[in-house]
Amino acid sequence: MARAATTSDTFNAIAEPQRREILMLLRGGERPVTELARDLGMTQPQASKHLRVLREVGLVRVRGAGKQRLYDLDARGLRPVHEWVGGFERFWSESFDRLDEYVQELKQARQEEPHDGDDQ
Amino acid sequence: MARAATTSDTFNAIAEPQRREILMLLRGGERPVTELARDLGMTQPQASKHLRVLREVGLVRVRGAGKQRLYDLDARGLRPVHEWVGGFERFWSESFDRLDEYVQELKQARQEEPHDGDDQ
DNA sequence: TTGACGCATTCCCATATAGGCATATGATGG
DNA sequence: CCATCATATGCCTATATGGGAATGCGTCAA
Repeated sequence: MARAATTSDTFNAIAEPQRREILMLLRGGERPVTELARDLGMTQPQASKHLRVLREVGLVRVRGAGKQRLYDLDARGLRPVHEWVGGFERFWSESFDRLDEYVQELKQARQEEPHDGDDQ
Repeated sequence: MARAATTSDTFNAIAEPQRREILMLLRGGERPVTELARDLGMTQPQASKHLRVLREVGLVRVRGAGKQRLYDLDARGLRPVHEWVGGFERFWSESFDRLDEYVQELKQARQEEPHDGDDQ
């Protein structure tokens, strides 16, 4: 069954590098499709397609402005993602601690029994 | 070109619901494949495949323990994701504010000029 | 060495894209 | 209504992926 439809999952929506870039660009304010496409070096249809996905998961809003359609960031949908990943925060800290401890151990071992070639 | 290979992108790795579940389970400590598969209601090959992806992006480590292979969480790779998403934190706060303002405006407008059918 | 157990791999299939291109749809100005 | 600019869609292809089933492989015990 391939993967869950991107149109129904924020995690999938931001799994696409170009979509992440679009979101980052939109932090600077609302923009028309063509401008986004140009700035990100993609074709207009591509931009429209990515924007559609982002719109369907609710990460962007659209507003008609004359002939143009201005896309605006709506980052509320990113909050759950942030919280989910944040649930691992203490683990990557622990990982760093463990790494640190490991390094300390190595240092000690080296001082206690220095062998030739230990210091390259 | 479909999507970027999951094996080289953490965002893609965690875009899979089952892989997210595996990571969440591993917060409880290292576990053998079969146990993960059983707890998550998936087949052993499936678990192995997902674990492989997670291993290739560095989100889990493996350790041989007799006939078993114990998988352990290595959440360091999630830090960049957390930071990327965190870069939008002020925007979802703003969004909430805007929404709140919008609701206030609606309330005021309703009080000032109540029309028939305004309240369904 | 053989057998059993735990896990990783491989093969095949159905599906969901992303990209490129052509074209339909919408809105604006004459 | 027509021409034009700005977007959205439809169509087609190549590719990546998840699921299922069968099988290969390494480890341990007898």
